[in-house]
Amino acid sequence: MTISGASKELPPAAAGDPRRRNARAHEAILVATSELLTEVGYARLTIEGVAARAGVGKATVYRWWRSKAALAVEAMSRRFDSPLPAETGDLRQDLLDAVRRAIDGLARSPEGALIPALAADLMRDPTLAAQFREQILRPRRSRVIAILRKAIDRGELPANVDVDLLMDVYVGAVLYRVVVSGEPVDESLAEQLVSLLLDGKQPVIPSVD
Amino acid sequence: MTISGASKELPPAAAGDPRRRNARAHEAILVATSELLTEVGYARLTIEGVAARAGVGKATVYRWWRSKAALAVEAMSRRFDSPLPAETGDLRQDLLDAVRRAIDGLARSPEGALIPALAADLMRDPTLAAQFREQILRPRRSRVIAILRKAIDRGELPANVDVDLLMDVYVGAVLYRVVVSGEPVDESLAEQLVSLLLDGKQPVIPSVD
DNA sequence: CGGTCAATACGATACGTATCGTCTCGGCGC
DNA sequence: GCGCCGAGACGATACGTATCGTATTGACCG
Repeated sequence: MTISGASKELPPAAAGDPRRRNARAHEAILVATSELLTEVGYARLTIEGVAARAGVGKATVYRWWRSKAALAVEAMSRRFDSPLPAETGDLRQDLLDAVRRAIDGLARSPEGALIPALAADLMRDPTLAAQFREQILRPRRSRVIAILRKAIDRGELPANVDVDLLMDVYVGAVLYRVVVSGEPVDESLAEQLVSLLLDGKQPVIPSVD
Repeated sequence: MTISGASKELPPAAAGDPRRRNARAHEAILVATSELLTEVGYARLTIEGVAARAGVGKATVYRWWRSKAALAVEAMSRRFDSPLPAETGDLRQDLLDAVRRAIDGLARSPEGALIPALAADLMRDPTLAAQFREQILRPRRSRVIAILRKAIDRGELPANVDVDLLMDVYVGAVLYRVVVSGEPVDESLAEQLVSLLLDGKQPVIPSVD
């Protein structure tokens, strides 16, 4: 195809990047996707709908994103930007805050409802799944990791705590309740989980006194 | 639920049920669904495909099942019948067994891959979601509940343990790793989770000695 | 400098396929 | 015969691809 000897080309987003030209359409597509995700959810999101809303041809969407999932991942990674955490320096308080954030993100916002459908598509596209974890999961997790590391430094947690698993436990419990068991997700859940993780106390049914 | 009115309806397959005649087609449809679920997964399962494989008209499928999700739920509820548990009477051993079963079901069998896509559909159909929990979730959970109750009777667990949450924790952690974080799900995970739940030990990275 | 031009991304839209859920058909078992 | 059956035609919708003519751009030339 490209024959001429001298051209600079593929390297991503350099000066002479093709994207310079696309900036407007590119942006409009991501905005439209983001809006439609909250309006109709992931399952009912269609490429045609995105193109129409963005005032763009379908082909333009397909030119840059392989699939609906790829589009959604990029659109979402913009929104999950940074609701900065509190970081009081008190492990219990900070962890409780992190659990509450997980609950808000998964159970209270419409984002949570997107996850199962998106996850289903991601399971078929390992590359995209990796991107999802990198761009969306990792930033959120790294904040909690920072909290836990400081607690380790203070000696409040063993040095070899498996921080990843620790997070998987509370996020998993919340996610499971939201998407599978349908049981309530509330403040007392947050407290139970923190208590389990920090004090080793088995969860008990809160008394009603 | 119980409707005092005249019509008997939802209750499954009574004597003078219209299903009498349909028995053959009915069965063929469920078998075809079950086979296709393992062959192509939930996302690529189509009603047309089911009808074709079952040697049945599409309308016959729609006559009895509102949606692909309803069909899948019923087909799955037959397979999850009963891989009877061991029940040694030793809490740690029995719980470990339960966690391993969860891992096998979610991470090792193809069933696990169905869950996100199915869950996404279930979130739009609360009635069906309830049926899913009743027919598929509850039987599996009730076995673990029995184990935990006996442990309570023996005094190995506090009387007011929140058994539901306890199960949510380990199932959630496993599910989260499988469908979201993509981290490994192995035997050491099972042990870590049991240790967290029974001993209150925070998860630590297994040393490599 | 400023004008020209090939390259190419653009919006639009037509295309063929797939699947949906509805709907009519004869046919045949009860 | 009544009514459920299998078959499949049907209008929708969305897919992903292909092809228009246009608009914008950066490189080159004058």
